[in-house]
Amino acid sequence: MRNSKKTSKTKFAILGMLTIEPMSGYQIKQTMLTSTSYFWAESDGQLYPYLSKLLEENAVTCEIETSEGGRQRKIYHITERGKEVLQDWLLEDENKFHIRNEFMLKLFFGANRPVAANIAQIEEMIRKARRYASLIEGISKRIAKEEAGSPHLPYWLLTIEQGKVVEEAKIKWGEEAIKTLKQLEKGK
Amino acid sequence: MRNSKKTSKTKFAILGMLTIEPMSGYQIKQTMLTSTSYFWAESDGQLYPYLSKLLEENAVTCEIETSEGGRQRKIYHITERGKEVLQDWLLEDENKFHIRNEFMLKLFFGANRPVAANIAQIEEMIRKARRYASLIEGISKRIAKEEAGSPHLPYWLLTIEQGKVVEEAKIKWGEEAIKTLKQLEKGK
DNA sequence: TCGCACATGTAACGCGTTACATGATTAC
DNA sequence: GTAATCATGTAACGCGTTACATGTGCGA
Repeated sequence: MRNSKKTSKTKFAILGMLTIEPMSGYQIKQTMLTSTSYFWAESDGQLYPYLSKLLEENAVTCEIETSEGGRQRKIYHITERGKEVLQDWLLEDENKFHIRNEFMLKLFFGANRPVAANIAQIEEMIRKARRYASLIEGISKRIAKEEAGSPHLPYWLLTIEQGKVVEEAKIKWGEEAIKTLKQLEKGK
Repeated sequence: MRNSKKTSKTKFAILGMLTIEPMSGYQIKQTMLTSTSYFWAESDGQLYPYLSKLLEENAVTCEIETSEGGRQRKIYHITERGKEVLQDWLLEDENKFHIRNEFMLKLFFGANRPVAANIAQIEEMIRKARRYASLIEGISKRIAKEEAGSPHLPYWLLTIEQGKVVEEAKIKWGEEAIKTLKQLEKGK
């Protein structure tokens, strides 16, 4: 029996977002972009089809909202059934973690390229880490204000802190690595 | 024109491994398991078909080796053409990084589960990080001995160091996070 | 003789990205 | 008027995991 165990996490990501408040697909996207993008993102091609699936499964309900301008959007609400589905996943101990870090793989094969290329890519990695760190900083400030008193707040602060310390560790490592490689370059 | 830009990194991972020394598919698997598994792994279902593809593309050559016992295995060697393909990738600046961390996503939605469940999953994350850290420690000791003088060594040490500092940062964060959550639990 | 490690593959199938597609409103 | 943002989808297609499949050699 071919019993594929790999299941999409997109459903749970959507359902979780809807526990914050009822949202449209577009709002979910924006929330992810401004809140979870340093550890989770969804593409349009996943988001909208899975919203439809969740609707079929009665895990969400849909309400069409018309703004003053006349623009329409579909606001999704999580149902009791949806909350159960989310719970089941949240209580599962298994957290599969993708371990494909292209930057690290290239560095592992670094002997096959010039030292300068290795340094350049570490510098690029540092730049990215700094961008993430400042994104995280921004999120931190925003939610500390906006979400005071929210039951989500302590957990959001924890994810923010994790992002921060991990990015900082990468930056610190990167700076040391560059020094090491510059020594190596000189030594030749 | 539907021009899918997503390309598999499996080829490059294989070619890179073959710059260390000629290896069989099984050996590549073992090497990954004992050297890169904290940032890169390949499944059988990817490895063997891609070895065949690389052979067709003349990026590798294949030599059948027969041991004393009579057991056979296919030893693959990287060709000049293969080295070029690898180089092209190594010199590319783009490093796509998968940002889907299920543990973090669950924690972000932590308000939807008991505090104890959040603590338990952080503890599990710490256990995993410790396992990785000790795997990395083992790799570190092994290669410091075995690979002295190898041009790969400085780069391998750098990847090891990165793994170490990132795992340590996660552990430290996790321990603090548990303290915070225990306070939260008491406060209720 | 029995199980484990060695060794190499294939098939199914869902996942997830990218590009395609369309249209409305708002701000400059 | 025109660009950006809001807003919602679909289609193609390759990727990658899991399970299936098979066989050898060695040590306990």
